[in-house]
Amino acid sequence: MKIVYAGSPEYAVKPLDALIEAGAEVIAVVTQPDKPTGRKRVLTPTPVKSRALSLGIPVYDFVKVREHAEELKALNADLMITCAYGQLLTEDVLRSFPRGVYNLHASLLPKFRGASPIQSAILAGEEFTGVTVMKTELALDSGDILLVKRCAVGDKTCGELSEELSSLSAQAAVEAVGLLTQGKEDLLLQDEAKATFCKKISKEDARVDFTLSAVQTARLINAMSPSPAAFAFLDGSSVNLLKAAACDGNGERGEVLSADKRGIVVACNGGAVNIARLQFAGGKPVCAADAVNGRKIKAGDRLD
RNA sequence: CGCGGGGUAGAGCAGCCAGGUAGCUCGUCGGGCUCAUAACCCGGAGGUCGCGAGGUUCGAAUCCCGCCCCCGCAA
Repeated sequence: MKIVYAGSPEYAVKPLDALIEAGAEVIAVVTQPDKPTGRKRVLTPTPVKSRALSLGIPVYDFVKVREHAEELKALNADLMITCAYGQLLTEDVLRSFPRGVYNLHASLLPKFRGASPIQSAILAGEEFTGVTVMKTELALDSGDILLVKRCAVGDKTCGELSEELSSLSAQAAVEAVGLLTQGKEDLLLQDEAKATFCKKISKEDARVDFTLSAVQTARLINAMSPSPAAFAFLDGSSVNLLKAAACDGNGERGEVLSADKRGIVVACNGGAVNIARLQFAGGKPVCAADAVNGRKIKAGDRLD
């Protein structure tokens, strides 16, 4: 079974590694073009590209994959596996792979189709999320389901959950290829009535104002962490809030009720959130104890 | 040349503007108190103050010059 793997961000690296390690025949990798990154705007390859190159796998970083169906077809692969590739595929591309194209999506489909499944699951307060391997069709994340793996959401941040789901995706990818190789694919239709969609998250969605409930505030903080990072203001400068859990507490919205090694407790609209990790403008992310030791924040301060 | 913050003990910071023997909180080590403790008390160790046998000065963490690195916003 010759496979072409399409993926771009860090999230998609583990599945690629897992496939290789499982002995899958990955004959090529498709990824997004190098992009200027960071403050210095240095042209940087995607994590998947870097990985593939170090593994000695041929890489195709098409600006528009839909204009390269012929090239893909010429690879004579059987199957394409996609994982956070970042471009929509066309009929021509799908037809280039006799055994089809399967996508690793980071949610329990049909919930959270679209660009921000992990953040959305946290934001929605889901108890469980997971990864779904589905056959790709033209409509977004709507294809038939090959297999599903679930995990608990808990108080995890998006970053933590992403890492876990990335590992799950890796397992799922290997299992999926196994099933397909044995011809044992048993596809399940998605229940369209239960489908939900999620849009790309932006910094504006990450503004914390403490007018939400404690539970909602904690979800927002965790969902946005580490990027784009939920933020509020303290003495006029922005503070990124990177990890939190709802807790008891009474006070004016945004008031720091207590600040010690156990965390920084900030009053919300009902209850409070215990912030475990945060980042001041110009500084690196620090745990609550460090922020308190450095007197960067103390009980009585106001966040807004 | 996008805007801005920063590099001082293992960690987080103050000191710099108005140069004069390096300080705070935590951690760590030792001792004490306690039924006990992440609590409390006493004591100790630990720093080329990012780099430049650079400039100014009697004297530079502090002022000036050059370089390196980190980070927030923006993209």
